[in-house]
Amino acid sequence: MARIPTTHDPFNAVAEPKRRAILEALGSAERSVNEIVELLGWPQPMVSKHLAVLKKVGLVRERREGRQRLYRVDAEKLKPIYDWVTPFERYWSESYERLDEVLSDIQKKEK
Amino acid sequence: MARIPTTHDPFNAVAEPKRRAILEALGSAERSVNEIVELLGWPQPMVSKHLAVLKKVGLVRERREGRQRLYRVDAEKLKPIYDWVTPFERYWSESYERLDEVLSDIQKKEK
DNA sequence: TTGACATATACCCATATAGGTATATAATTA
DNA sequence: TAATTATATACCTATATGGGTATATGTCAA
Repeated sequence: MARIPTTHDPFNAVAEPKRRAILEALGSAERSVNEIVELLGWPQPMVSKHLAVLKKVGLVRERREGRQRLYRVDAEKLKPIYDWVTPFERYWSESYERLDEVLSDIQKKEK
Repeated sequence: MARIPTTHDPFNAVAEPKRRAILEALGSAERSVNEIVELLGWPQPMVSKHLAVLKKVGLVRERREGRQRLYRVDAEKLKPIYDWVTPFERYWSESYERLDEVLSDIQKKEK
């Protein structure tokens, strides 16, 4: 068996940095393929192919207007990633480190 | 060119669900390979190989004790994922939806 | 030293890439 | 209808993968 297809889920789709760059370039805006091409400076087929992957996992929505195709982010499809990674946040967060400091301070005072 | 190696960064390492399962199984604990094997019920070589990937990107740390190798999560290596995905959270969060409600309420009252 | 245990690694294979280039499709305009 | 614009797709290739199985490595115990 090979690797999980990039179109299988958001985790795999977003593992490719160029696809993350596209999502960032879109932000909350709706943009045509050419706008993205100009923003990022990549060959047009490259942009189209990455958009196709993002579309297949639902990370972007496409709307046709004349000869243009307008894309926008469907951010909610990123929620599984957010939900998975968030529980780990407590291990590196500043408040967690502060908790350690507080605890060691208490121990010192108890001595 | 092919896909980015799984050992290249946390995004790619964690795109494989089995590796996420290992990180979840570890949690904040330190466990031997066999403990993970028993927890997940996978063949031992499979666990070792996935651990090798996680180790190479720094997502787990290995400590040798006798014939055992003890692994624990280095959660901070997940921070890039957290940092990347978090800005999108505002687009699906409840508070954002509430903002929409508030705005539409205001519009109704203005009529 | 020999055997048992814990873990890693070598090997094989089918598969889906990502990039590049050329071309097809679709919609508009002249 | 023909030319132009906007975008998608077909084709090629090198590459890393994940699973399975067998085996190597390393460590302890008898």
